[in-house]
Amino acid sequence: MAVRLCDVASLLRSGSWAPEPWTGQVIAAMETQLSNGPTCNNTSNGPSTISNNCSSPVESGSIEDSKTNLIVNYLPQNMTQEELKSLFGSIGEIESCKLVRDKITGQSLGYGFVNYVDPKDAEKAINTLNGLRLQTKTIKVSYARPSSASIRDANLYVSGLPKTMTQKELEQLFSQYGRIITSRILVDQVTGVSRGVGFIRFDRRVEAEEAIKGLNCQKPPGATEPITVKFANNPSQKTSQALLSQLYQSPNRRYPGPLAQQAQRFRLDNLLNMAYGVKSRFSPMAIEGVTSLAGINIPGHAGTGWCIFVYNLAPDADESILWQMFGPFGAVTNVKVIRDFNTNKCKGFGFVTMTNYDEAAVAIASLNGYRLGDRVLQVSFKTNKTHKA
DNA sequence: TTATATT
Repeated sequence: MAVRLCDVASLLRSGSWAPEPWTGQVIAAMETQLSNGPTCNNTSNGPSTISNNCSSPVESGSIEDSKTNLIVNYLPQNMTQEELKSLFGSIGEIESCKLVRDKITGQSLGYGFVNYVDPKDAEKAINTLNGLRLQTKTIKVSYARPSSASIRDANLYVSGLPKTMTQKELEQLFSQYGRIITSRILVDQVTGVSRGVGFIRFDRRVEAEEAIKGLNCQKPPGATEPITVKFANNPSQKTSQALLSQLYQSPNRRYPGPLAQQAQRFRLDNLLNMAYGVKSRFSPMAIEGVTSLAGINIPGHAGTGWCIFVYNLAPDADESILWQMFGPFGAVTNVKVIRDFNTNKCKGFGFVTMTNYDEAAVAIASLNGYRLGDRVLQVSFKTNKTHKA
């Protein structure tokens, strides 16, 4: 499995945090087809590091530079540890895998760790999966730094920034105090204009402390007003109120999306209703409707999710291509490329399992007939055609 | 003062 990914690894290789151009192509195509598809337009998922991608070992003082242990950031909220394992397991053998969750609520904190057996697979995972789009997120895959108290609580909140200041300029301002792990400038969701607020995460807390000393209440070069620099609120230190409201949030309420997207779902609802007599989970009937399907023979429904049949894949197709294509549409629990036992080449088809019916339906509607390379894919719910009576 | 960067 490790070897098979090599070809695509080079295809998808990005080396940096930015999504690779190839992915962009697929996404662009899907957005065109969908008009306002599940690939949400929100730009809140763009924290990045300009100066480095933190994939190189820490220069000094680092004892155990693990070349097998990865940290995965910006995971979709609803992604489970099993899905994480499934995704990264498609690269190579995993020694351990952990999705970090809130101790009290059990909710995903949006990041996790994947430790491979083979360092080569870890490197391959960075090259192939960093920048992968999953639902509204663009995941980041990088080497985990050795765990240490010194790297915790190193995130700074910066306000009062000149509206014209770019992320690069922000990093330039702060980089004199240490190694920046990630940075972000918040922008108005509508206009895209800077809100004058940003975040800087340093490698170590001491660096963050020095930056506060040096930059808080100081005017950046050319600025007319001083900026405020302080430690960012730690998400793990929530008020009991916030925790409560989090607990009472419906688990079905994920990514409500823009109006256009809801309109799309509404139309889809009607289609589904006509075809199967089902309502999606976005309608009041959601839970009841889906539950009532248990035991009824609906195409592709396997109890653990909705199995999708993907036909006309190229011989060198691999799992990563299926993640790439289906991941943006919603929760994908599993992907599988069917290969010839002897040649190890794809036999032209594969399967994808998605948790939610409507997301699977949108994926099918969008990807059926999709041109991948010189092939036109056929995508549908899996049927039991081959079943012998 | 963001969805969530150290198990």
